[in-house]
Amino acid sequence: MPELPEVEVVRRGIHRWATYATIRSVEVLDERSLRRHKRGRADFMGQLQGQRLEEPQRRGKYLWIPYGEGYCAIIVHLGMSGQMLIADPSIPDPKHLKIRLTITSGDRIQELRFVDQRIFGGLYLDELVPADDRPEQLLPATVTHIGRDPLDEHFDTEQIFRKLRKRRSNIKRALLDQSLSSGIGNIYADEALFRARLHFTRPTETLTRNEVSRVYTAAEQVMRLALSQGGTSFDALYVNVNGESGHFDRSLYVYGRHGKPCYRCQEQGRETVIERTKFMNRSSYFCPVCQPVPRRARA
DNA sequence: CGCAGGTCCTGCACGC
DNA sequence: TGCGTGCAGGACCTGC
Repeated sequence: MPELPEVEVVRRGIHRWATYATIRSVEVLDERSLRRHKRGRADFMGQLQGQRLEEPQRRGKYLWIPYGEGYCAIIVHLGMSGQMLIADPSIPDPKHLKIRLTITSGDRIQELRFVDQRIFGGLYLDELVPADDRPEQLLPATVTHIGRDPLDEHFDTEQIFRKLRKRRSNIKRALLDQSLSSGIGNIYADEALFRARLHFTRPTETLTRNEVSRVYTAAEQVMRLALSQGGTSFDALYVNVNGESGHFDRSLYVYGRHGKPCYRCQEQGRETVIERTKFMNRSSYFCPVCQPVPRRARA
């Protein structure tokens, strides 16, 4: 599932292979991938024709490619199953190809392909506006409500701590709330909680400054580690990379490991098994010893 | 048939 | 009353 590290790998690939390229043609094979482009298919195609792409940017799981003197951008959201591929036109269309941008750089012709099996993702066009907190930074208007991510140099843990004290929710819901902090999905939320030794039902207002710092630092570290392991596998013809193409799954401590031993307990000679619980309509993985259920848990 | 889950939308409760 | 806000849960999708 694409969370922040996977999206960043894609951003780097696009940066390397498509920056300053010009869009020669646009083909929309499935209009459902333009659901978030309110002005429709014809507008999408017309706006992009002939545009020169600039350096791709990212916040959390949102990726965008500015064009048009930097006032507009193509917004890419991968959703659950989206991929952005750079491909030579001679490579056959993959299954679930939704949108094709044919681009040129000098005399080289390539395709930027948006592929998405489940259509939770999509492309759309948006204008760039100044960020509320730092006006010199431009963001798509539809991304201004997304919080800074833990890899952002201006990520502010103290501000998050203050907001958490006012919330009446639990820590996992907060980690997944993209308006508070972005980029963290179900996998990295569970990994961060395990590393910080916090249970997902912990009420947000009871978290100490130290615990908040621990869990967001853990999120940053686990995502940097994932990035370092997933960012090694692309070349000119196959830039992609959704989570599966990296090798990060070998480094997950809890996610998907229910019924298997907890590594931390194992080191201390205890035989504890990772548990899986249904929570917020999805799975949560945790070690019952390292992450005990809080006295006043909040579902 | 259940499961995978990111984001959007709706509805509810609450406070002013 | 009405509005804004915070929170929770379902809908959207397809393939295995």
